Amino acid sequence: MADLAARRQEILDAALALADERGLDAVSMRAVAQRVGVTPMALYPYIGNKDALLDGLVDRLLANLLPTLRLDGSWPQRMRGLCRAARALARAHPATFSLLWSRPSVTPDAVRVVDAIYQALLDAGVPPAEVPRVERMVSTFVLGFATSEANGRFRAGSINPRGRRGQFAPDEVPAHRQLAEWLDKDLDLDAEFEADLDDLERLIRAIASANA
Amino acid sequence: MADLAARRQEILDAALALADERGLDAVSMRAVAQRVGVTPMALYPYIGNKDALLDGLVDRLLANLLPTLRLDGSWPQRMRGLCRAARALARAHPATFSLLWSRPSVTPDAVRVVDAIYQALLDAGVPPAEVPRVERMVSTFVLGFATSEANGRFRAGSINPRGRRGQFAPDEVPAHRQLAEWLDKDLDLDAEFEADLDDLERLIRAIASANA
DNA sequence: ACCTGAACACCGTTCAAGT
DNA sequence: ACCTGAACACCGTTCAAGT
Repeated sequence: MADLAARRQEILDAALALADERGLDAVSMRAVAQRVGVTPMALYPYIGNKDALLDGLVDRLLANLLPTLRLDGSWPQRMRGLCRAARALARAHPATFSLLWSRPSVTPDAVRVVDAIYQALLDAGVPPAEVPRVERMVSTFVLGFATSEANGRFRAGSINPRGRRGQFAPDEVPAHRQLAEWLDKDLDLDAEFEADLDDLERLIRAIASANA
Repeated sequence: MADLAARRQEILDAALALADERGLDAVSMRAVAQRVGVTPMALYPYIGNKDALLDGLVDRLLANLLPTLRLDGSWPQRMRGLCRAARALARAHPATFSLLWSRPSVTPDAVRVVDAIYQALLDAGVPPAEVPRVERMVSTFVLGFATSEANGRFRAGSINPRGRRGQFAPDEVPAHRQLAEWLDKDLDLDAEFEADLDDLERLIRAIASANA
């Protein structure tokens, strides 16, 4: 039984490494099996099928988040630490991270992470009735930022901002024109993430004091 | 040349319908070709390859957003209208919508949508230097909410909230315990989305007045 | 100009068999 | 108990050929 769990971990580790190195499309039963040094069919007793393997990959990912949880410190420190850890996870495993949207994890580890956010929001003074909604708002945004960064969404069309505007007639995209000066600057996503966290914190304080 | 574009549209329409009906995995070159009534290889001159077909699908989706853009009304009306349209799009085409994370669109239509958000933020009084960041924040959140709802992420583990807490020792997830009363209520995602939009609007006003 | 058909190198998975 | 190997019904894509 311990061997079964160990073999399962070995398989998931191989799959995660494969996803990191060659993308999600390269994670085939055949390729994972070869990496483990076994025939494709030998994986099935341990992981069920391809679908369950991807679920397992998501759980493996979230397990990495748990050790970063801190119980000491102020609520903004704890919340920001968790948000930064999520972003770091997306950078470390960009291909696998996207699976979090389609394969939500309900493992004990995932619940513990959510609990940490709940606790931070309660400590911030958010009314209990609002906490679940605000948790979903915060985690949705952080997941979105991390996914966008990992997938290059934030750089869409900003590689050549002049080209982006160039294809339009004058005043067809007036706001782009008005913002030309700032759109030409290149992105500092570290700074942007911190600024976003500042805004989230500000919003949480506003929600807390509006209902105080 | 007009025929070529028309045939391309026909192919993308078939692919979108297939994704709606049977999911993204069912969108194979062979299945799309069969729906169009042609051999798989006949698609290639019009769409390039499978990868380009998925890019085309994203563009087809965003084209649906453009007609909903309104130039009249206050900035919150315009912004909320666009956010609600994005959410409606995700509900109409859940499988395809997820592609927006991995295949950012840079078509003229996409730029026009971003321009509408820029304009709303400028009208709100957000300092120009902050507008691009705040646009990314808003669109990341809305994209995230819509994707989460479409993929069932918000209902993860909330199907049976008692079971979710039941597997933990007392005080292992203290915040869940403290929030038990509110976690047992079922979700009203229409109301939640509107509450989130209220918060976004509040945040935008705060950013505007902080730099006024 | 537009489409077809055979072929190639891949998939996930079933089933019967080996040790 | 654990793994293999052949087989089946799928993929995307190349290439040569048809009309």
